Amino acid sequence: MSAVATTDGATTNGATTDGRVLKGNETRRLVLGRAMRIASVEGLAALSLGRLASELELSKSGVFALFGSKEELQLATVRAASRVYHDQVIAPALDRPEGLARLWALAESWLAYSRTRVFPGGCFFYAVGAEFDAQPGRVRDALAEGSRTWHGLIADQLAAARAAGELDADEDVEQLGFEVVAVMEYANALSLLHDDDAPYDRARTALRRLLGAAPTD
Amino acid sequence: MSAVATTDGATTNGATTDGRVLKGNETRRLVLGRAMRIASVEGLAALSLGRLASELELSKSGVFALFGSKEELQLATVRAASRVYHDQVIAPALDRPEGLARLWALAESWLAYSRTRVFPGGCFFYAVGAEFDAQPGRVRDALAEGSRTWHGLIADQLAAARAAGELDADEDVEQLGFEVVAVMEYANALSLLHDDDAPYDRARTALRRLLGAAPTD
DNA sequence: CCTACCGATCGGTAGG
DNA sequence: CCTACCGATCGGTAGG
Repeated sequence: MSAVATTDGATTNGATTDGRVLKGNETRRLVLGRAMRIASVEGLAALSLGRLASELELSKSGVFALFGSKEELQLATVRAASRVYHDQVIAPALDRPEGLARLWALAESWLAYSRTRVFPGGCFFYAVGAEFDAQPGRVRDALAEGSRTWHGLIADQLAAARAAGELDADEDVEQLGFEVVAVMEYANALSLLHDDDAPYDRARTALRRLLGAAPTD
Repeated sequence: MSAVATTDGATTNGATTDGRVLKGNETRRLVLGRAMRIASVEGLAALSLGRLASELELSKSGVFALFGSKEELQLATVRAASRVYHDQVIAPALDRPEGLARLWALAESWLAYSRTRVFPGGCFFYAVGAEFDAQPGRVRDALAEGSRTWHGLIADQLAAARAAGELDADEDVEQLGFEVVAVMEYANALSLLHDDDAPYDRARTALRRLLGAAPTD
């Protein structure tokens, strides 16, 4: 049975392989979902193969086989969180026109992503960025790249807004982008530390000062 | 001999005790110094009795005896960092008059404290706050209290500035304090993640926009 | 994915 | 009866 040749061995192998790959992909998603939530609260260092295995009723060696090393598990967790971030924060804003409209949409979806605790520890990248910002390596490199991408997206909207006359012509969009992200990140931090939603209103007030009033529609 | 009574048994006991207590206090300071540096880079969870002991060439049980438990070691590390923060950031500003002068002094000493890496992982409270903000317990409680104290100090200076006419009478000092701290914290974060001092200039530029130009003296 | 292990290290405690 | 340790070891868990 195991050695039967068919005209579409690829399909047979594919079926077997597919079954395993699908199972593996499901398990992988299961593990990464738990890993993202743990890391947002306790940090990527708190991920351990044994803990994930026992919490998900898998074998430790099975979890290990999916990722190959602890660092690969951490990197896969960062990539999985990047996908969540894209889906929750970035994608919903992309149907708004470039400029202040899209920037406000990004800000509101970011604040909702933090406030509604898409991750139980708040923004995944705030938590994990603070953990790894002084620890050189592939995890920090991945986080730094994500930071550049996010800043670039913000600055692009500010540049489009300036080109459209929504901001003063002499506005420094990099400086403005720094301040925009700073108040959002700090709202996340204070909200978590003091278990309080008020900082999100502080962030919104600061954004209005920086950008002008939010679009009414 | 062992039961000889003296007229100053207290002094004899005191001398012995003093010698041991001084030794213990020195060891304690040594351990806490290393613990603060480790925690600023890797987090309080990375502190272990065995690691501190081996790095400092002490016995693990000796380190344990100084603190009694890992949580007490973490709390003692937070208190030690609070003293460093007070000495490095707060105390140097207290000889300036209340209001914008003292606020600018606090901001400049804070930026220097972060930029010069008084702790190798940048601001201790940024790193450890992000680690524990979603982990209820005594460590988070201590960090939340420190956050309230720091915000209160900032808001007091802004209120004094407003009372002295240095700020508009209708300025919301809590809101302004939120924005002041946000840009400083984010400068720390970006500087560490991208190994770059430019974010400190971004923070200073933002502070000038929030507060007006820095005093020239 | 499994059981069965390894070298090491974890927080914490024993008697001296 | 105290402190500040020591060498050794407790029950468990880490990554692999």
